[in-house]
Amino acid sequence: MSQAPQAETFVFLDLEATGLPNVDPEIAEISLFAVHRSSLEHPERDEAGVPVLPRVLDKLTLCMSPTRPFTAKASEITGLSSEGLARCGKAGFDDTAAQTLRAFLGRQAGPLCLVAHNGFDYDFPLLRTELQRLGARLPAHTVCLDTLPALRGLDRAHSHATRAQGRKGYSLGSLFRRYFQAEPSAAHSAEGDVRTLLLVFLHRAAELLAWADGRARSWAHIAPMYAPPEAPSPEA
DNA sequence: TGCCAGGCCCTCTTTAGGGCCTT
Repeated sequence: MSQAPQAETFVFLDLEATGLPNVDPEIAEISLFAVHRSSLEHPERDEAGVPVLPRVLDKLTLCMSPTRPFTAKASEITGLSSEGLARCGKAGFDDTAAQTLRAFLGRQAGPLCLVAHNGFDYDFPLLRTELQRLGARLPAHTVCLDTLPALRGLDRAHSHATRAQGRKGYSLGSLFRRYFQAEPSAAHSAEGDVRTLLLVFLHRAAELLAWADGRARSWAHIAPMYAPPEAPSPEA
């Protein structure tokens, strides 16, 4: 199917933003956990056999002041506000933030696979919009995996073979509760949701790695969520 | 002032409707 080489590092990411796509949102917080493929192929487990976060784990979390206001709902669920971010002296998603992101990704062994939940419809297009506005690029050959269609697809294939269960929730929180019989911690902070995403991935790691090897999409094929204001030039 | 997206999936579908999923 895909002729791209296997990703060497998987970068789990989550965005908190000023709203949903209908308001042309801006990123207010981004968190990324970079994990080498070997740590996903052989997940560490606790004494009960439950996957735990890999010991070798690079993290980057940045907060930034958006230029547009939060929707009431976005501010409510994230706990972020324009006033709070400005009070803490946070700059916007600017060249420095883009360079920091680029440097973080650049020190990981490539090729990279970005991983996000509902990423194809939310995180990846929004990140594309912000980077395009700055004329910034990601490392060459970066690909993207969305765990939402991946896990739905894996379960669908399995249920066809086993005539299994009915409709299930696939929100990140629902998946975590189903896999770990526990509440996710720090929901709707970017770092908390990345931690939850990584643990969900680890629960189905072998299947998701195989899915990524065959079906990950090129970052170059991710369209922006909306046209950024004053875009310098189209990005490759 | 109030409202706002959209691709995907499921089902008592397919000439459609409604819910999920992300903030």
